[in-house]
Amino acid sequence: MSGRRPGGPRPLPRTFYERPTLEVARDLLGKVLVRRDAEGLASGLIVETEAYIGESDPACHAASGPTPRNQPLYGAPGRAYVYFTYGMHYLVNAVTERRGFPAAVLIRALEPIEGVDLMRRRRVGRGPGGARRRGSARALPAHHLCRGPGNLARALGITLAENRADLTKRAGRNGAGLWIEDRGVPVDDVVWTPRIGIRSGTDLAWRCVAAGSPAASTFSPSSAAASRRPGP
DNA sequence: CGTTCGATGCACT
DNA sequence: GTGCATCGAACGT
Repeated sequence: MSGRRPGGPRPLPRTFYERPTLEVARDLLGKVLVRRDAEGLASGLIVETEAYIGESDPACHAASGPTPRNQPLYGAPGRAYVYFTYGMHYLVNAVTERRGFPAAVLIRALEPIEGVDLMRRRRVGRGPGGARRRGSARALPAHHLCRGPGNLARALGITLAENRADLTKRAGRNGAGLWIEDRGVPVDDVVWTPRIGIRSGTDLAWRCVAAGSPAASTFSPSSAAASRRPGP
């Protein structure tokens, strides 16, 4: 038996990310996104991802070529691309493929594992820009805490400070960090659908969901093509 | 159930 | 000035 090593599993290696983005999007399901900072440790099982691939993908942030904001997309695979949108949400991607080719996997939902109370605390109170949140004070069920890319970033305390974070390295004993581990959780059943919340590129089925996960974003498969394989 | 719409800041044209 | 890889409250059915 391969017992738990002290300190837990190793982060996924760089080579995991240096592959076609659709494969990485599929294989990230069942892996564990781990966040450590001064407030503590929080983690969750990845159950929903989306692929954004190259300048020819109209929904990719690199569709108009390199800019200061999208620079991490052109950088090293295995690093985070975090950006701010809609004036209030941070979204987390894992950069894929190879240096110079802009591609990434957006992490859209987690099933919380560790730090549920910490996530719950972060989901109430004030928004990223200090805005008052209108949500009710009732405790959210665990599977709602990291449902949606903006929500999971908030629950994990991820901001622009985590942009370009190396996902292949654990945090130091006391330091902050963001990484992805393999804890051996199998995800056998996945469904590919069109990506959510974009205006173009909706013909591509590049969203990958662990079938039946209660944490995946609400989505009606009847209104769009859902299949066992990615593609246009 | 369903759809609409405001919040809110910043990158880019 | 425009539009966003969002969220959830508010309203209609």
